[in-house]
Order: sequence, then C-alpha cells, then structure tokens
Amino acid sequence: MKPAQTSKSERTRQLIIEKSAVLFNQKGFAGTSYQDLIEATGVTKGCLYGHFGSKDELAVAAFEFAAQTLIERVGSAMAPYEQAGDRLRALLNFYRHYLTNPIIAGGCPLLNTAVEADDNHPALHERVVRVLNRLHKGVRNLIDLGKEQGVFQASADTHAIATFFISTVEGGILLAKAYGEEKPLQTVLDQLERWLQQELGSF
Amino acid sequence: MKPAQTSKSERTRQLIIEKSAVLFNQKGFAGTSYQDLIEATGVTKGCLYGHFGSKDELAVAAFEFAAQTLIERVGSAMAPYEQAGDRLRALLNFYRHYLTNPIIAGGCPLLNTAVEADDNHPALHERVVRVLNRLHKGVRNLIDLGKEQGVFQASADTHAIATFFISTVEGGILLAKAYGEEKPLQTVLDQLERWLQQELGSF
DNA sequence: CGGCAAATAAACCAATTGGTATATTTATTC
DNA sequence: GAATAAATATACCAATTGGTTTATTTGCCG
Repeated sequence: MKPAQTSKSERTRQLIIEKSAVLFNQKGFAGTSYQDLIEATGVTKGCLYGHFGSKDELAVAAFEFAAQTLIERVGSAMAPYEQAGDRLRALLNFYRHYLTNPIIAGGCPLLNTAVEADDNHPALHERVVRVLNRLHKGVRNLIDLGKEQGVFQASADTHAIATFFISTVEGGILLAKAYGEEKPLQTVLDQLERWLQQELGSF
Repeated sequence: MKPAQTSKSERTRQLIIEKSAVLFNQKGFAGTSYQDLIEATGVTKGCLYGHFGSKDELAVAAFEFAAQTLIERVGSAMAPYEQAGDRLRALLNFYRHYLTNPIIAGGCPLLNTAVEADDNHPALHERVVRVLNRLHKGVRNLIDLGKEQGVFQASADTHAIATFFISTVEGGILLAKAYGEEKPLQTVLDQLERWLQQELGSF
C-alpha cells in the first residue's frame, strides 16, 4: 500500500504527535503515561504503538514537531521584513507574545525538554542541542545580515550576542512561567532590546 | 522522646534529604521512584515513609534543602565584601563556577524544579516562587546598597535589573547544561557584567 | 540498665506502568 | 467490489509504581 498524499494513518499519526507534544510539554516525559496519551489523543494503545515503537520514539517525534513549529513561527514573524533591524524587532516582538499566544501549551518546549532531557534522555537531549544550534545560527545570521546591510556595528561579537540573546529570552520565559504572568518576560525583553541597541548600534 | 540536638533519626532524615535532593534534581520528581530513593539513600522504604509522609513531602523537603544551600552559598560568596560593586562581582563569580563547582549535581535546582513544577506540582511550585522572590529581593537589596553607597547610579531601575539578572543567569545555566560545557555560561556572564556596568555605572 | 518510644526493616497491597500478541476493522489498489 | 495490507481495538503481560501494615531493632532517658 503506497501512502496517499494524506492517508488516514498519516492524519492519525499527525493527530497523535500534536496532542502528545502538548502533554509532554506540560507533564514532561517521565510524567506522561500511556494512559494520559490515550486519553488526550482519543486513540487506543495499539494505535499508539502501531505508529511509534516506544514512548521514547513518540516523545522524540513530538519534540521535533514542537521545535519545527517554533522555528516556523519565528521565521514567519520575521519574514515580512528585509532590514535586519526590523527583523530583530520582529523577533523580540514574537517573544513578547510568547506566553499569551504560545506555540504550544506548557511553555517553551526547548526549555522544558532541555531541562528534563540532559541528564535522562540522550535521544531527546541530542535533538534539543540540534534545535538550540539552529536557533543560535539563526540569530547569528540575522546579526551578520545587519552588518552586511551596514545597520549593525561591524565590531559586534556575533556569537556572544546570539548566546546572550537566547539565554536571556529563555530565562525570561522561565520567570514568566514560574510567576504565571508575562510581565517578567516583558521586562527582560525591554532590557534586552536596549542592550542590543547598544551592542549593534540603534537599529 | 524529645529529639536531642542531633539524634540518630535526625541524622538519617538529613541523609535522606541530601541524597534525595540530588536524585530529584537530576531525574525530576516524576522521574524519581522510591526504588531510586532507596538505592541512593541506602535506607528502606519503611524508613523513608517514617520520615516523610509521601513522595511529595520528601520532594518539598529536598527542594527546600537545595534552595537553602544555594542561598547560603550565594551569601557566603558575597559576605567578604562590603562595597556593593565588589559584592556584585562576587555574585557573578559565584555563577562563573556554578557548573564546575555545583551546589548540587544535576544543574540549578531552581531552574529544574521550576520547569517541572509549574504545571504539575503546586506545592513545589509555590516553594520555587518563594525562592525566586528571595533571590530577586537579594539582588534588589544589593543594587539599593550600591545606590546608597554612591557606587551605582541612582537612576538605575532596580527591579528590572534584578529580573534581567536572574533571567540571564538561569538562561546561561540552561545553555551550559544543554551543551555540556561551561563556555556559554561564561559568555553570558561576561556580557551581563558589561551590561551591568553600563546600567549601574562602572563599579 | 530496664523500659519504652521511636526508628527501621520486611513483607505485602492494589493500581498502574510500558509493552506485546492477537483479533478485528478499515482503507486503498487492482 | 474483492483482495489484502495497514490501521486500530481488545485483552493481556510481567514488572514497577506509590503506599501500608506489621514486626523487629535501635537509641534514649530516668
């Protein structure tokens, strides 16, 4: 049976991934049982195992989906703009609405998965690092673009700025999630923006 | 039986807390089973339940211990200094050695617990917020001290700086842990220090 | 040092865990 | 629309889960 463009099973598989991603993001890998997954997806255990060989495999697929969604959303937030300064502002604004308009319920999947995976789940940990690298590279490319366009200072330390950017944003998401309000993240993003303007020159 | 200053059971209780704190920090609450706890503490299940009524109760005690240790270490890192600038530098240096000389194996308990607790574990979540508040207040006090001493600019936004500080540091710890190297954290702290010097005036 | 309470150990519990085997639908292709 | 392969459901499994009960040992105070 050749799989049609969007066969029933493909759609079921996608449904499983999307629902599971939320659960894993909220409850973590260890905290999510097959019973939880069955209830959330509305699908039986046999079906779950038919599509994914193990909980590990499902968790990896779910994380990749969440990460892919994140990357795409970031990308389309910046897409309308060509000037690096505008793109950077769009990136910051994307994170400004991160909690009220979340990629996926339960906070940042990158943050959540990183914390649980690094000591416990090599397969997931590896994906986390990969996504982190992609994100880092994305920020670096943005800075380099700005330099080429002459809107960012050529002397800026691209790598360090990208690292600082990601750390700060993830930390801000952590605080906001912990406090259950978006204000800490807003504060962090405001400060980060000011810092970026000094590092890169007003943009 | 009135508990003596340090009875056998008190020592056992402390042993359980210290060993459990490591496990919970590494494997998370859901990821840590009583079997794990029994093996790590070298004590039987009956003994565990004799001291703590449930896994929840033990996890809370373990987190409080880890948090207390963190607070104390931060405090004693800054204690030798009176001038706010020196104290702030000491604080940054404390975090510089956070991964090579960790409070507790498994990374920052505040970060780890916050991520797992906020959606799943109200009791733990509440403690996390409390510790976060204490930390935030500590940084604010440090900044205010610097203002009183005339070494920090009076115009600095104390609250925002404290929020930014904590976010950035936690984000740096996250990145360093994810990458398994301390360089990202070093980078973050270097940038943070430069930023602080601009916000507060060179100190 | 005797008595007793507290601490610890050991055996046990029902429920749930992740995972499997098998039966039964369902979808797709010829 | 029949054949068939894939998808789904059901029932089952041993192992482990968090937690309890009961027995035994230990530490402590008069």
